[in-house]
Amino acid sequence: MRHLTHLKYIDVVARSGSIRKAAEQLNITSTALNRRILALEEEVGTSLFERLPSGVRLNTAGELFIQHIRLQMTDLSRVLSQIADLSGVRRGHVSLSANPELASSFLPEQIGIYRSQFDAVSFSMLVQSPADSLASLRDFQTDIALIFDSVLPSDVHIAATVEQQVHAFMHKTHPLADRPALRLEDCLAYAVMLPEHDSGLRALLEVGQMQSSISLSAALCSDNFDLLRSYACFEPAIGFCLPMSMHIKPGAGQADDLVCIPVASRDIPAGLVHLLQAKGRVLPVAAAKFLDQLVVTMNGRFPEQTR
Amino acid sequence: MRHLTHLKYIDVVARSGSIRKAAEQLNITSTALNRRILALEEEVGTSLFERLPSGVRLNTAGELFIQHIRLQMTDLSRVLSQIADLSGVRRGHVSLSANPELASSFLPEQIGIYRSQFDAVSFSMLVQSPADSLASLRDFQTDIALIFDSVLPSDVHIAATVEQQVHAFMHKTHPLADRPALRLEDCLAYAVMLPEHDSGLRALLEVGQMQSSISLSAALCSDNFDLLRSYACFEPAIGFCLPMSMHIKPGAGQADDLVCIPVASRDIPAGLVHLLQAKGRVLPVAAAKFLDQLVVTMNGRFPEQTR
DNA sequence: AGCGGCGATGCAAATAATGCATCACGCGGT
DNA sequence: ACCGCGTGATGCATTATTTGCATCGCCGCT
Repeated sequence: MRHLTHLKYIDVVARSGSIRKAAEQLNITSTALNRRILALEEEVGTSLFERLPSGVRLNTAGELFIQHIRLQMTDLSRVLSQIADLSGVRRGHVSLSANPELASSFLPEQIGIYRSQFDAVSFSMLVQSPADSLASLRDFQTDIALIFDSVLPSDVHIAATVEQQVHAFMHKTHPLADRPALRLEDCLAYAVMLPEHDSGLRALLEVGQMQSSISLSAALCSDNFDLLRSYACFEPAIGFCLPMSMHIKPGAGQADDLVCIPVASRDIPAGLVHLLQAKGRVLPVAAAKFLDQLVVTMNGRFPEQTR
Repeated sequence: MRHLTHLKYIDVVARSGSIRKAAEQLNITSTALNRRILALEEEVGTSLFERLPSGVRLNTAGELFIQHIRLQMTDLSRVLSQIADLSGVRRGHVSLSANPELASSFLPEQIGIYRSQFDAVSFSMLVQSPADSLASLRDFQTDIALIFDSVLPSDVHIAATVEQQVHAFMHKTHPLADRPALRLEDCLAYAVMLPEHDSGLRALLEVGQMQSSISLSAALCSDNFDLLRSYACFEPAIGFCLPMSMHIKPGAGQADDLVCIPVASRDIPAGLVHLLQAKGRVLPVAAAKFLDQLVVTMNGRFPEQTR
């Protein structure tokens, strides 16, 4: 789209914080971009950026305006998607964001199922912290977010929520591997693997250890969930996860060699996984249909935990 | 706004149903306009208009797209309004629509009050039928609508509703002028003035006459409420109105010579006046503030009738 | 059959956007 | 205190793009 392109330019400038950097990124000269900004500011009647020695930054009016631009862009893509849908082809793009804990298994599986039906639909996924996920929803970078255990602001719409009891995972040769359930104390006899402090799962575990005055000291600590999962094959260590991030049909690789055992809920409270979209936003057909699939799957797969 | 202008062109074409007519209206040649449309259709990838021998008409994709355009335009004006509001000046434009019964007194008074405070805000008012009012809200031609006694669709937001008992009005020299209240039968002894059949008030009166098996035959029938009001000075005839369309501080002219007496509610049911805006739409600051004033005034002036 | 209105299109003129070179300014290192 | 380096702004020539005129083909109406 032509006129949308012009607005996109402004968006890139706002994000990169520099006209020259943005120009390079957009494969045009800084002159043209600068002229565009000046012209736009003239039209609006106010400056939209404040000029700093190191570049530019949005002022209040600019913040208001960039929000409008982003809304326009996403609304246009929604409309184009709907129009494409009129002619029968189901095409489009779905942009997701999720916590690291949730990104590895559930969403890939779901994307696969969806794309087996509509292969003209493409996906992109940002793996980021809950706060960043919410920000991405807010400025329309992503259509749908799946986040774990975070305080939710009022400007998001909750499409579904499932309760997830924390599980311990370990290699199938582990002494505890055949237990039907575990207490937190049981795990302490072995090396423990923990996610980083900014993780929602870590927060939940810390609540658990405070309640039971048990101290969890990590033998291995990482912000990468897959690394922890791999390490379980090399030492009889215990890690923690959510059903959603493990309980999938056995696919390829090491997932088969791991077992996943629920930890007593009186030791560690259950966490909530929320499926979110920006409030008041109408999603493109592809995204709406994928969201619908997620809601149905989540409510179907974890029915007793549905709120 | 430059890029908005281009979209505005499309809107005008859609409304006028002809490229040439639209071009004339926009003071450009039909060639340029035609080219714009073709270019846009190319960008979208589908035709947006169907070409008829008599002109053009939106197809389904076009309907989808024009809705997007209108949303964009109104959202932009909202943003510009908010930006102007940042610098302290309260400027902007408020677009209203109302039934003929409601347009003559209440809204002009309220506009006057508002403009005495913020004279940089301009107003426009469409006087039209409830159905047209709703359509105007829907395609973003108006910000706020005040309509009487109509079935409301679900795509509007009700900002306020007041119950309005039907009143009879007559010249102050009329034999019935000093009664505190009237029965419908009382009115029959005199010439009766009625609005046209498509009016909400007329519908209410017809409910009344069915219930009491009284036949109201109009001595004077008009779609112009002011005409009926004027005529009351020339014959001891009785007309019907709502408190909202009469009970204002005596201004200029003939309103002072008229009296307004409630008709028993067992004869004529009360009607509902709804203050509406398009659902899901964020109003420009000026309109939002005016709407707020209307809500407060309506709830304050007709408190016992508020639902 | 003829007329008038409609949208589409080729071609030239007008208009607007772009790129290059350059300026002025503020920051950070020497 | 200085100079180098980055930033955004601006004058001018070049290049794209848009616009307008004249014209075509089409359809409905008289």
